Amino acid sequence: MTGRTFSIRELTKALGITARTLRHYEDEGLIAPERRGATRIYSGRDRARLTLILRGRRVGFALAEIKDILDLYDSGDGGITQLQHARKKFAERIAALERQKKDIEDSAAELRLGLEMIESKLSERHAHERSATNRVQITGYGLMPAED
Amino acid sequence: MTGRTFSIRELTKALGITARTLRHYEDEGLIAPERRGATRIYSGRDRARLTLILRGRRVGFALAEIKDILDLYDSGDGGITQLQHARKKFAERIAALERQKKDIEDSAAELRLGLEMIESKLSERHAHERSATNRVQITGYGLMPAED
DNA sequence: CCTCACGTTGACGTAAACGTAAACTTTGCC
DNA sequence: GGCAAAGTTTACGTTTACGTCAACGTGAGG
Repeated sequence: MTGRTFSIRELTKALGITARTLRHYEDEGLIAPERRGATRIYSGRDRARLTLILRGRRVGFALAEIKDILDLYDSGDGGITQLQHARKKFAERIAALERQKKDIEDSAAELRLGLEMIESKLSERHAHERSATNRVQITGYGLMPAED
Repeated sequence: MTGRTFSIRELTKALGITARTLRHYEDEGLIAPERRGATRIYSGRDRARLTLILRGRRVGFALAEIKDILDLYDSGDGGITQLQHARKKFAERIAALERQKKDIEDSAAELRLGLEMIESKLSERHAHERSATNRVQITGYGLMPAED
């Protein structure tokens, strides 16, 4: 069984990207859908691949990097040297992602701090209706002095 | 006490970025170091701000978005409408970061799967030295069929 | 046969985030 | 005071990831 196939238009709607983007990914060698004449026919496998590509993009990988990773997946027949190279690449990517995860957690924590301050100021405003704002300066930056 | 200050060169080395990048951030209004004549003098506060900027960049924020966030931090004197707007913006950013964190975790999990497969193939190779590779095709894509 | 929606291939345009080179001025220090 | 190192502005160049026409093919249906 050959499973479902998709037209380019279907995929754009399903994935929330433009046809131009799909053709671009093909130009860059990230996908290679079949053709019926000149028309592109995407398989379920192509679609799954696109899901990976889009996720890669969202986490900040360049298209070329994503291509590298996909190529590594695809070349499962490599010699031992190839495999070791692939292993190294995968380990590097994972390490990069872990660093990035920490950055994200830190950023979120920072923003949550800012959010708390804003909310406290808002509730304060609601408590007593003073309009002569008592300049509370949100500092941010990990609670740095408001001015040096 | 005015705390330490930094020359542009010092910051490039400390933060691992170029002077061009620092000037660019200034052009875009993300930082505004003092001047002694024409020479830029960065304060500790500027440096902390840069740390935030770089982290923002690493997690995929555009410079303009980072500027928005920093501006929100800076304008702690806003009226109640401003504050509510800021609150909304912060909440949005946090939500975006949480989505991104999930993407990262998914990506890492996917890569770890690939890594395991590679390692198993490598140990297999070490076990019995067969060179007529028995085509094990790493599929990836969440264990999809190797070919439709 | 004609229209229309959907598809195709060029090929130039663009926005973001700097790189890079040119042409100077300023500063540190021997 | 002289010279290298470090600083400045101005401005065009580059890379990435598509956007945006233009010009054309193709199958379904009225």
